[in-house]
Amino acid sequence: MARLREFDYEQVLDGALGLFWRDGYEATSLDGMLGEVGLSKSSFYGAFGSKHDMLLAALDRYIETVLQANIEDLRRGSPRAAIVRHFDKILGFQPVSKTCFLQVCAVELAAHDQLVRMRVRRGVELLEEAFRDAIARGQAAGEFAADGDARALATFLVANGYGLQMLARANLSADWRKKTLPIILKALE
Amino acid sequence: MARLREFDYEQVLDGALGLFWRDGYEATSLDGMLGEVGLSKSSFYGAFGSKHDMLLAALDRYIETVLQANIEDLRRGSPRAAIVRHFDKILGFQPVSKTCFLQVCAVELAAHDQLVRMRVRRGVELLEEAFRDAIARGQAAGEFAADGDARALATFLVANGYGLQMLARANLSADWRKKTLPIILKALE
DNA sequence: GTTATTACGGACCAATTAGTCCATATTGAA
DNA sequence: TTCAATATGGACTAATTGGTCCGTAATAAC
Repeated sequence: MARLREFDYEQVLDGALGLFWRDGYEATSLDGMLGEVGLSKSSFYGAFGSKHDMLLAALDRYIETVLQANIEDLRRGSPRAAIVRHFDKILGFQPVSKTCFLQVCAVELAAHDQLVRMRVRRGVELLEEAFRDAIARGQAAGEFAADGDARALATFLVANGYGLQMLARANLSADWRKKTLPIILKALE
Repeated sequence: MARLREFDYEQVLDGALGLFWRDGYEATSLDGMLGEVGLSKSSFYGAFGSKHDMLLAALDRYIETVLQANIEDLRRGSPRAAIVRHFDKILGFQPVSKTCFLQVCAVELAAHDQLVRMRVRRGVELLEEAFRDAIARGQAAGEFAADGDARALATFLVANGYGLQMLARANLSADWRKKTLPIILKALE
């Protein structure tokens, strides 16, 4: 018994995610964002509550869409090939590329924002789990050494992925970044 | 033939660095910072030019003090012990710890700010160089395998350091983060 | 159709933002 | 001692910030 919402909630959320992702939380102005997605303030506050609430919603949405897609990709094909695919994606990043939103939130906000921190941690743990599964499958298939600690190796892979994304942002030579991949893979063998 | 500056330039710069480092660039307000360090606006603009100019100066100062201290520490004692010391420091980080300022700048600003990016890159390359030297020394001393590509391994170590700092911010279990160290060190053997 | 309920546009707000300006104070050199 | 040059405090500004409020429009249940 009420008026229907005229905008697409998820479309607006994706738009906001894109801006937070590209520019960071503080550098994204509400007015600018509402202008870009074409939403009035009252509609925004009615649907999302506050800028901070929307960030949390955008972070959740990132995890359940973008991150989940990455995780699912880790399940496709041979574990080793999937892991190489994952790192090839990262190694292709340029300074302006949208690197993982979890890292953006972790570095800009997690230290002082527990709600962000909890979500970032959960996202990282999901990724780590996916790596662990891939490693375990690779070990069972004889692609990787069977005596490796799959979870420790998964944490190791996650750390390397985020480290390499930081180096991409810093514009460190792509040629040299790429030379770390054999070293990383050797840890699994 | 002019009035003398009453404040300590480097002391103010260090204060600003501390705030940018802890809270990020956008979240640090000029008024707040000037209040904390006890400086008037006219003095600030006379000495530093703008908020952005001060960030660049703070970034340079970070590199020539904090980062250089880390680099010098990598030269002390046995290469292997120095590298372990470096990673032990990182593995002791909590979410609220001041992780490397280069990472803060890289993730918040480097994508859209070339002047920041150039400085971050330079800092990272200095760190990488120090790792390369340590690895080369370790190889000569028989601590590490002599056939490793010292520079690629150095990039690998830098990436792992930054990745682990991101995981510390995300509050990923310290116990599991620590289990990556043997894996990292094994790449050198 | 009436009504309760929600959505919408946009005016409005107080606070804060980075940055400017000027009158005054202090200096070293001539 | 005068003078050119720089430093200082603080008032001031225009723009922007996140957020509130209200009159009006649209809807579904009755």
